[in-house]
Amino acid sequence: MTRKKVKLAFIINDSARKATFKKRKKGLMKKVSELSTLCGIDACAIIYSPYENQLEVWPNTMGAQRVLAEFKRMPEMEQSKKMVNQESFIRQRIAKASEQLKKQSKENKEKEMTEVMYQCLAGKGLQNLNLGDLNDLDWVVDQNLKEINKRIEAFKKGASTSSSAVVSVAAALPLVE
Amino acid sequence: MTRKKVKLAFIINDSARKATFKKRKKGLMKKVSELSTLCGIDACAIIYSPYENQLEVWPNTMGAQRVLAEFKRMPEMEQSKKMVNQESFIRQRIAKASEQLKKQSKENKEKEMTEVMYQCLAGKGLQNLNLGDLNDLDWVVDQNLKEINKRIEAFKKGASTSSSAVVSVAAALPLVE
DNA sequence: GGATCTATCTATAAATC
DNA sequence: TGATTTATAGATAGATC
Repeated sequence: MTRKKVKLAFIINDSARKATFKKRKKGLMKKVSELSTLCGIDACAIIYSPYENQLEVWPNTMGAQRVLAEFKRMPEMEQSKKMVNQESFIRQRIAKASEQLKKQSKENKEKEMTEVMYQCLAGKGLQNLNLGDLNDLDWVVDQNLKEINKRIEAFKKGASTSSSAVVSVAAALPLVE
Repeated sequence: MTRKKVKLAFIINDSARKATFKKRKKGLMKKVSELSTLCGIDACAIIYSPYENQLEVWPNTMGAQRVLAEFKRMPEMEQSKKMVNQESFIRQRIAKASEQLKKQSKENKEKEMTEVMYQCLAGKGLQNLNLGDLNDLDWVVDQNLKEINKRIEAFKKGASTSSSAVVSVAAALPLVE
């Protein structure tokens, strides 16, 4: 995760995989240790370590077994309920990522349209825009005009709070389509 | 671990502890997930979660039990051997930290002495130094002189590789003590 | 193969909503 | 309380020895 964003997939190269394993195992054990200390909880981590032909256990056998005993005491049904299994874990992350993508796309689109508006103000015209862009711009201009009208109405009633900057930019825009 | 370096101790404040727990549990599960994917290994994490009145398990019950079965199959002696238990884990970290401190102190001392040397060259004198500083400076100057003499000898034999910069700085230093 | 370095990515404490 | 944001601490990929 540094020098390059790592692809979350099996590392083909043997030595690279082993190196990553050792580094991350250490990091993971540290995290478990910290969580346990900071929050005063019982936790254990067990990693089957092919490179060391040995299981790695934190904090120690006794501690792990204490936690495991708790685990086994739960009925099967309880274990499954609300459990963070691999699939739901991944689903959660995909959902989150999708949401962020959507949000970012919206932001990007707005910035693009703002840029286009400023280009218009600078007299660049719209010849370089394709149909899709023009439609998007249309939508933005439309939204702005609606907003302006709303504010004008509000202003007529003596309650205007509109920003003059917003109005001047939007009003200078030629209508598209 | 941000906005402030966190003290590795039990978090007294209840809500802060709970917030930290939730964040770090999530981060930990992600790490386990990544390690498992990147290195193609079996791993499980079990956290006794007082706030959720429920054990958190990754990747799922089946996966955890497979790893646990492996764990229980090992003879006690094997489990203990080479095991990273809490105490040895902490010892390792203390040892590492001590080593770094030592290294850093040495570096700092050298930089300090270099600074003092340059101050001398600028005619600042040594009046502001205490006895300890003077002794340290003495040591550094002594080392430099020994090095210079060695290089002079080597030079006499026609094999000098000495840097003129080093010599000029060191030679300008007044002797202390 | 392991230890170390360092540029960069990720996790997260605290603030804010 | 929980979600989001932001600034900073921590983890680590790739390089180097």
